Amino acid sequence: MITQAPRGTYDLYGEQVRKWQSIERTIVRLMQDFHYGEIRTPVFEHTELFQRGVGDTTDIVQKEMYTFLDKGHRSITLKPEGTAGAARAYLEHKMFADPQPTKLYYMTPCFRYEKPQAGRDRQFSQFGVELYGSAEAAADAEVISIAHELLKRLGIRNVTLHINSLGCRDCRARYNEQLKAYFESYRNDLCETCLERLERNPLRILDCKNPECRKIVEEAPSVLDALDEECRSHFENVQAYLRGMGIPFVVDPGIVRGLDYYTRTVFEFVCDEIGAQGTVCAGGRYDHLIEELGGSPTPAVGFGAGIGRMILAMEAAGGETQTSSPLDLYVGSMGDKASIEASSLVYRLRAQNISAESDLLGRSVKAQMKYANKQGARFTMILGETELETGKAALKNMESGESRTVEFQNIQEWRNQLS
RNA sequence: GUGGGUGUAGUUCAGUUGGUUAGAGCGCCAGAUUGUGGCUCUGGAGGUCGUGGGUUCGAGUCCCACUACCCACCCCA
Repeated sequence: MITQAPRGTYDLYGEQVRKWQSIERTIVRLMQDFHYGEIRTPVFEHTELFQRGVGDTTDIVQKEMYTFLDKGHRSITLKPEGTAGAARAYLEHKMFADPQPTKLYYMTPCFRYEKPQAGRDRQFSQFGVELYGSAEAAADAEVISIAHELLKRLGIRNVTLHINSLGCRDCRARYNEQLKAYFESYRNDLCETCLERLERNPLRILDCKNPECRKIVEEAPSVLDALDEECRSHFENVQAYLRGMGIPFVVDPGIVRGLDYYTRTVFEFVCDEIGAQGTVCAGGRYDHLIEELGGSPTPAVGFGAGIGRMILAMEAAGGETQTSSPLDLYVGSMGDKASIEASSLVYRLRAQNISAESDLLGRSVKAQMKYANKQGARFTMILGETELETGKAALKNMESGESRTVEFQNIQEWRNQLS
């Protein structure tokens, strides 16, 4: 098969692409309201950026990246997520010297070599937000409120916000030890994958779906008990801000993010109607990422949202979708002279931001009318010999079926009737 | 990487115990007395039956392999 998009990728066109455009417009507007600036970083980066930023031990880095050597023998990787590139750019352009905080957003394709399933593709689009320079709970809450507001504007109501705190580096290390010790004593009862997780990342056991493991997890020590005083009050503050904004949430100690860079606040917006990959949006605080990449200590919060998954959630929520793009006027014609006249007229209309089409197939008037109807034209006009002679043509309202005669050359005279 | 399901026109699907030129709805194109859409009617185009092997006198129908898609595990947005 020569005509087949690569596995895990797809083409967007027709009605589907209109949904995407509508989400993209919503996002641009949303970010104006929150006053975040867009950043566009390359689609590929040095492999090392992701190894350091995302974390060497993560599955993403270990087995899911599209990595290759370019002709200069540099190891290059297609971005598997959006945060690392933005953080790199923040440092490279010394944005820390700008008035703080730095508030950025991006929409970008991301790539992961995974086995495709519902809500999971090899190329997917991520909308993300990065807020650098504030360690305050207010910043965590603002970032969460962005996601909340976006989902609200998109009509995605079938979603729940889960929040948790992993604590700072010290808390996290301490808790890891506790967990290890605890699960070690249940070695024989854990599922196979959890035994692996026990070695690599014990936190992951907390969200295992195996019923046997779940029982053990229920009795496991909670992160929240392992938090030190500062982390605890930070987390409580975040909740206070959220309550202040009227954003509903559930505290869920089972929320664990897979990327190494997270500290303190982590959160997920989960939809249970779109299959197993129900996380529509997820993020948290990553206070050590900038340091990890060689900058001076800089607190940061952010999230990533899968645009494809948001569309799935919108569809599951039964949100109304725009099915057609508007066509103001169709100008039909019969004969060569009229066809030239129609093209000329349509061209002038388009220059005035009126969407218009004319016949490009030399079809019969009847066929042209059928076409105009299928395209959802709001008005039609047919040019023939009579019209060319008199300079007058019938402007037909397709919904009502009524026509009125206009001097078709004199656009200004009748253009307001189109609206 | 592991497991389950599926693969027939653009699309949604039929295709009897393997048996001649593989069908339907929708969509597309063209007509239904002179230059006007939606409803109706008529006609037409369009398929290497996912690919490659095998069994058989004969395979869309049976067997094997591969591939793609869907779903789940894993992982994550």
